[in-house]
Amino acid sequence: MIEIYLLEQLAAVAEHGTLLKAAEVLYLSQPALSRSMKKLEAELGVSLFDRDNSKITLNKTGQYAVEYARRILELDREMCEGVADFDRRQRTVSVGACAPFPLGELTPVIQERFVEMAVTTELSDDEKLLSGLRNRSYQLVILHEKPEGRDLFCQHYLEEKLFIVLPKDHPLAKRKSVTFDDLREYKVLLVSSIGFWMEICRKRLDPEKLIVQNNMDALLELIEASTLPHFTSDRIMERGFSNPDRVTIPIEEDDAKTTYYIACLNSEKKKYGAVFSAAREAVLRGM
Amino acid sequence: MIEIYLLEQLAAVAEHGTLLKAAEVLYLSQPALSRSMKKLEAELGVSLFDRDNSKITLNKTGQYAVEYARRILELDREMCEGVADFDRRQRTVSVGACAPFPLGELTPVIQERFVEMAVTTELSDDEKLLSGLRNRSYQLVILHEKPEGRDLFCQHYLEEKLFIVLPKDHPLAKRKSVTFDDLREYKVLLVSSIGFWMEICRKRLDPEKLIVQNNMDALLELIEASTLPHFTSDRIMERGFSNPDRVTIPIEEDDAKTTYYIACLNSEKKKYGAVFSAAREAVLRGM
DNA sequence: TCGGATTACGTGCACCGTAATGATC
DNA sequence: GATCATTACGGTGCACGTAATCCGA
Repeated sequence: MIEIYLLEQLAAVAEHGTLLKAAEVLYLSQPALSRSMKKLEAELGVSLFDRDNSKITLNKTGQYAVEYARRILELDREMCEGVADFDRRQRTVSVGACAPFPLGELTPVIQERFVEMAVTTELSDDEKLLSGLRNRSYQLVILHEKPEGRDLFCQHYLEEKLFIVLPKDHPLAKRKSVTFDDLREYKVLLVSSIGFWMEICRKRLDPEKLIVQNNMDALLELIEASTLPHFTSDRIMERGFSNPDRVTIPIEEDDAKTTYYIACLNSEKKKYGAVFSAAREAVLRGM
Repeated sequence: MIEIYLLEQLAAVAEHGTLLKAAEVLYLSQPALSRSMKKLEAELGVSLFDRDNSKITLNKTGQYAVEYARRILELDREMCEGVADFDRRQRTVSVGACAPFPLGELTPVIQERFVEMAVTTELSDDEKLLSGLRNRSYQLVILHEKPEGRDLFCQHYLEEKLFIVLPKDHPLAKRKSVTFDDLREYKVLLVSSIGFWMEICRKRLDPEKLIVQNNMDALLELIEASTLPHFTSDRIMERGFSNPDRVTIPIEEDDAKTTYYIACLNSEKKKYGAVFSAAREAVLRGM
C-alpha cells in the first residue's frame, strides 16, 4: 500500500514542477524527495516521470497517479476534520431557538439530563433552525411555529405574551392595554438578542424609533437611567422581574403572543425523550 | 495527516474485534497495535475506543472513523491497480477483430508504427469489440459491419470471400460454385479461431457435421491426412496457400463474403491515423 | 489460568540531511 | 557558473518486537 506521505510529496512535485521547489515547500531536502519518488515508482511498479538527467517531468502515468493522489489526500484531510467534528457533535447538544426566554428555560433542563455533555445555544429564525436540525447542526430547536415534516418530532412547549413597560407619566400609562400602532410614535428600548421578536418589532413598530442595544447590561442601565418604554413578557414577570416605578401594560395583539414548540429529528426522539418529558413537566409545575 | 498503515490497522481491528486477532492477521504484536491505535487517537484528537481495561470496543466516533478508513484504503488500492493498469495500456495497443485474416494483416502494420509498444490481439464478436473499444479495452478493432456512433472513426479495410476445398473425387468437385445448402450433408473441417465465420458456419451448415479443431496445427494435419472438405478464402489463396491435390470452389452466397472495417475512438483518431493510412495503402498495393 | 490490553525497554530499519557528483543550460 | 537531479554516507526517530504487568472471566 502507498503511504500518505508519498502521495503528499507526489502532489507537491506535481504542483511545483521541480523537486527543488517541492522540497522547499515540504521542508525536505531534494535527495529525500528524489528517493521518495523513486520509491513510489518502485511500489507502483511503473515509472511516473520522464527523467532528462537534469529535469524530471510527470509522464502520462504520473499525471494519472497524481489525480488519485489528490483524491486520496482530500479524503484523508476530510477524515481528520470529519472525525473531530463528529466527535464534538457526540459530546455536545446544540440547541437553537427563535427566542431567548424558552431557550433560557430549556437549557438547564437539557444540561440536567446530559451531564456529560456540553450544551451550546444559539438564536436564529425558524427556517434556519429547521435546516440546521436536519443537517445536524442542532439537535434540539425551539420554534414559534409548528413545523411540517414527518422526519421531525415536535412538542408544544409554552406560551409567551408581550407587555410594554412605561413610566407612570407616559401618555399611554393609564391604558388597560395597547396595540403596536399605539406605540409606533414612541421610541422604545430593545436588546438585539430577542430572536424573532425583533422581526415583529421591525414590522409593527417604526424601525427608526427602535433603540437597539447589543448588550443586555447596557439595556438595563438605560432602562434605569431613562424613561423610555421597553418590553417585558408574562414569562419574564413570572420570574420576578418587575419595576414598581413603572406601569406594565399588555399588548393586545396576536403578534404580541406566541406559542413555542420543541422539536428534534424523529430519529433522535428516543435520545432526547427525557428532555421532552422534563420540559412538559416543568411547564405544568410552573402553572 | 493520517498514514495509511494506521488506517489499515484500524480497519483490521474493526474487522476482528480485538487487538489480539487483528495483530495476528497483520503479522504484528499486540503492543504495536495498541500503540498504533493510541497514536491514531492522538493524531485525530479524539478517542475511538471504549477501553474496559481488558477489552477495547470501537465507540461511535471510532465506527465513524472506520468508515473513512475503509474508503481511503479502497481508494489507495484502486490507485495501485489503476495506475499499473493505466501504464500497461499506455504501452500496449490492443486490437480486437471479428476474424483472423484481417487481424493477421493489420497487426504487422500497427507494430511497424508503434515500435515501442506491445500489440495484443484478440478475436471477438462485433458487439463485444465495440463495447471494448468504448471502455478502452481495445484501441483498434476490425469489424465486419460498419458501426454506428459519432464517437467512432471507421474506415473500410478489405473484402474476403469464402471458398470450399474438396478432394478431386468429391461429388461436388466438378461444380463451378456451391452454396451452403450444397455443403450441409458433408462433414467439414474447421479451426475454432475463425471469429464470426464460426457463427455463419453454425447457422448455414449442420452443426453436427462441423469437426472443430482448437489448434491450427491439428487442423493442418487433418487436412493432409483426410479427404474432408475445409474452407479457404480468396485472401488466404493470395497469400499462396493452396493445395494442388484438391479443387477449390467458390461459395456463391452473400454470407460467404464480407467487408472488414477498421475503427477506433474518434478521440484517438490522430494517434492511430498512421495505421489507417498504412492499412489503406497496403490494400491498394495488394490489388 | 487464560484471553486480552497496556507498560517498559531495547533494537533495527527506513527516512532524513549533508556533502559530493553529474548533467544540462 | 547557475540550476536541478542523483548518488553516497552517516544519523536518528519511530515503529516494531520481547518481556513483564495488569485486569477480568
